[in-house]
Amino acid sequence: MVLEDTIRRTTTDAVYETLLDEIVSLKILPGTKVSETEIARRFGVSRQPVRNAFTRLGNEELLLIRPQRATEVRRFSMDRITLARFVRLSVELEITRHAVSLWDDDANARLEKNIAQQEQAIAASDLTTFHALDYDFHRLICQLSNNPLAFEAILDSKQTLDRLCVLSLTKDSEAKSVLDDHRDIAAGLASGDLEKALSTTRKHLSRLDQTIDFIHKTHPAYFE
Amino acid sequence: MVLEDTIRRTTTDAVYETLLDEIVSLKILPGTKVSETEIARRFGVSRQPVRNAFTRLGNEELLLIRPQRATEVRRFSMDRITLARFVRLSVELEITRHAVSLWDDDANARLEKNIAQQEQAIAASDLTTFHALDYDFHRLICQLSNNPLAFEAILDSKQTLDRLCVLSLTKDSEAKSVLDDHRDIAAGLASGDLEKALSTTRKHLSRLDQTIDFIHKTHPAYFE
DNA sequence: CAGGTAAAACTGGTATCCCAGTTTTGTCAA
DNA sequence: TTGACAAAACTGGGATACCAGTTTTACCTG
Repeated sequence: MVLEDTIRRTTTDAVYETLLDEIVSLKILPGTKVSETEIARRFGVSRQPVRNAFTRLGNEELLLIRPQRATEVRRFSMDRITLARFVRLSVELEITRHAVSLWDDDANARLEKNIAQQEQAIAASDLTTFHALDYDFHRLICQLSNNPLAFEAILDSKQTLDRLCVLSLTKDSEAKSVLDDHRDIAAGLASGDLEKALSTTRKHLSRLDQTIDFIHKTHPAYFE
Repeated sequence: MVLEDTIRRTTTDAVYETLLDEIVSLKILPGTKVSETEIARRFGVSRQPVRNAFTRLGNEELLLIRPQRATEVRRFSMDRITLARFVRLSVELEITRHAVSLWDDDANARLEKNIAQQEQAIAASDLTTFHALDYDFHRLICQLSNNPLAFEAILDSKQTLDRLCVLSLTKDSEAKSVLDDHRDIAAGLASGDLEKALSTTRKHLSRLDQTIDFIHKTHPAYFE
């Protein structure tokens, strides 16, 4: 009998995770040059684990590694963003389709509970909690539609988009619009009205486009 | 004025590409242990570029790297396959929706031309060409629906599925079914009948499920 | 012959050194 | 001041040595 692998945390992992956080939270801005030597000094490790972390981040399109030149934090690419947006919408629509076909009272109750919590979070102006609940809302629909895995796909796209959306400080009013969308989607699911659920999902995600355009105009230097 | 970067091919790239091909074409079977040292000897290089290539393949879920134990070719995961299948279907459906709304005679002519070539390939029992045309068929629809990028998303999923489908030798009859599907999809697009185009797309991709089940039963050792 | 145990032969991770390119810097001449 | 050009200071890639774990092997004991 073999025990389940204990996850071994390597130096590479530590460097990777720290850099990942700094990049997605824009503590390091797009276009910034990062040097293996410098990062290695900062972490007090050799260049090797830094190289490994760089490779990983490069694979994830977060770093642009140009041999013999420099490594820099990747700028946003409109193409990649458009693609992520398209994939996310496609998956959400298909999820919605599944969800409508097997929606029941229990599913409805669980989704309503989440929405009630969202209302509380907004009332308390607690945007952090609201975002977490937003996240849960979409995951819940995946689970209730018998496609728990599909949320993984949404996450991938969401990550790409979220890195961009850090630039747009979320306002209370925006959160309210999102909550309204969520209520509409829930209503569509509850009523079994597929077309309504689908069109509301489209409307919900089309909010992203405005945000993306806004950031593209206000921060052109972060785009490639 | 800075000239466009010439892509520098590193030793890492060479090792990576060779291993990638060997893994996806199942020249190296799932579950096989691969050793850095051994591969390095085979290529006549040091362990470093091999390590880099391993890291990349590990990120792409093709290798399972277990520190201090071994690195092996990942087995198929039903979850990952299901997810890839789901994402591909979702994207194809959304593409179809866009395509129907802006289909015109020119688009129709280009798609018909591709289908005619498919017929020829089948008549000549040239499955290699047929597969290339199958690939083109779906890419063409992406382009004609004004979403050329979306094909990237389909490719990602397709790669995961294709690695599996190598195990199922394609028969002539299967190719004919695929061609029939393509004809139906084209007819749906040409007639502007959205529902028909959508349901045919679903039917087209549902063929995958049978193949997946078949392989799962005949080659359980390749699954995790 | 079976079971346990310890040594040996692996594994992948890290540190260090060196190399070949690229970019920057600094000098000198027109 | 401007231009060319060469030296110096970077960059990331590769080779090598070593380390700490894991797995296998082989021997010894009952």
